[in-house]
Amino acid sequence: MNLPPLVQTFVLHFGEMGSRWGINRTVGQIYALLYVSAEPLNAEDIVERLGVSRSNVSMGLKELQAWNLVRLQHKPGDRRDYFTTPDDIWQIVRTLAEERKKREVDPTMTLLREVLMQEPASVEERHAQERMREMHDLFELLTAWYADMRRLETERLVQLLSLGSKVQKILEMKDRLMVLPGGRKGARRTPSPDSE
Amino acid sequence: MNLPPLVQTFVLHFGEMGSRWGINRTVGQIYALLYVSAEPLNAEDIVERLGVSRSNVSMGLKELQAWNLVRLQHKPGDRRDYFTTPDDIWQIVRTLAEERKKREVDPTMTLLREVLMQEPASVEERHAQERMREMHDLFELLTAWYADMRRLETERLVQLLSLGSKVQKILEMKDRLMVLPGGRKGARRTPSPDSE
DNA sequence: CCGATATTTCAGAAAGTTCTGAAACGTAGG
DNA sequence: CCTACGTTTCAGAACTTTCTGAAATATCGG
Repeated sequence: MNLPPLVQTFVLHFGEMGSRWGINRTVGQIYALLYVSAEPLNAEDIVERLGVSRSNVSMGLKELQAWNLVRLQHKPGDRRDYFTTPDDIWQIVRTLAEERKKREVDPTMTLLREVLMQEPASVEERHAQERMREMHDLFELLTAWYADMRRLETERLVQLLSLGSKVQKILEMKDRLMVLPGGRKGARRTPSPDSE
Repeated sequence: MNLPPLVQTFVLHFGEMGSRWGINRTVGQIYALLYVSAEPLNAEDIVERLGVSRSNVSMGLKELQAWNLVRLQHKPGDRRDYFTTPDDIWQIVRTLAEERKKREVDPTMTLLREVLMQEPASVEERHAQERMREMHDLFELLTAWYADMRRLETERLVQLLSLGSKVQKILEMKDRLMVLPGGRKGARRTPSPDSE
């Protein structure tokens, strides 16, 4: 491996993290390397820097393309493929979220819906379905929230995340400020401010 | 495998999903089975239902315990260990988030902090550090948000997630409703709801 | 302390994945 | 339509993970 020490540390760490996760080590390393590189790299550059085989790099890049995580570029007068990650790290986060949803959440939701359609044939199955329904509803809530967040511009999203649970306070304030006909609006959903 | 069809579908699916993820197939299956079971199960029950070896179940249960994902129970006059998942699915989500943070996010943050302390020895390293700083700041924002969410009671959390980006609208409304001395408060960034 | 029952550990077998070098393939420019 | 250069594919080697049966360990009631 032929990298500045600081970069090497980073690359090795993401190789390990990749394994812990569904991604293989080389793929993690390639991505980490592209992420910190100032310039687009071609396959041969990656081979030299990581010290893995050409074919391994080829497969890794293919996988990263399948995940939409790298951009392919060309330089004038050079027909090699050059790769980069998006400049905007939020774009990377968005892509990751989107792809994971597609691969993990969506199929699970499909399965849950199918199974919930069926008639339980026993008291056991009845209980199992009940539990699956809870899971289904949870996933539905989370995906709806995600769909909502995804639409926001990054600046807004950051703003909202920074607020965190302070939003609660604002909701309470809103309820207090809004004097509504019949009064006591929001008594159910936004109960009185309590301790913290 | 000796399960009602509906349960079997579910268990097999989570076995697969587990593999896609860092968790091995058997562990995923055990958890899915415990999740949908009305009664606590002991190791032998699991062996019968999943058709895997006793030792495999033992290891799987150990791993689930290390993740804090199962509760151990005893029945009077029976010294076998019985296992369940929490009744409240949100508790499961919380545990998962907590453990993944501990195993994946925290070590990454530690590494990033260390690497960012070092003096860049070249222009390459300087750029790499810049990128790592972006990643560090992103993780910091997300973990702060998570720390905030974690403190909320489930009811509140659900409420907040259900609102989604509608919160934005409420923030705007708040800004409009609050006529403050000196006016134009909140024009820049939607400041925190101070004063209580 | 013993026997019965339950759980854990562990070495090796089985299964799965990652990685490589070699060969096949694709294409731009002459 | 050839050559040079670059990319992809693929069969098997290397490595890693998962799983099993057998043995070791733990614990309860008598």
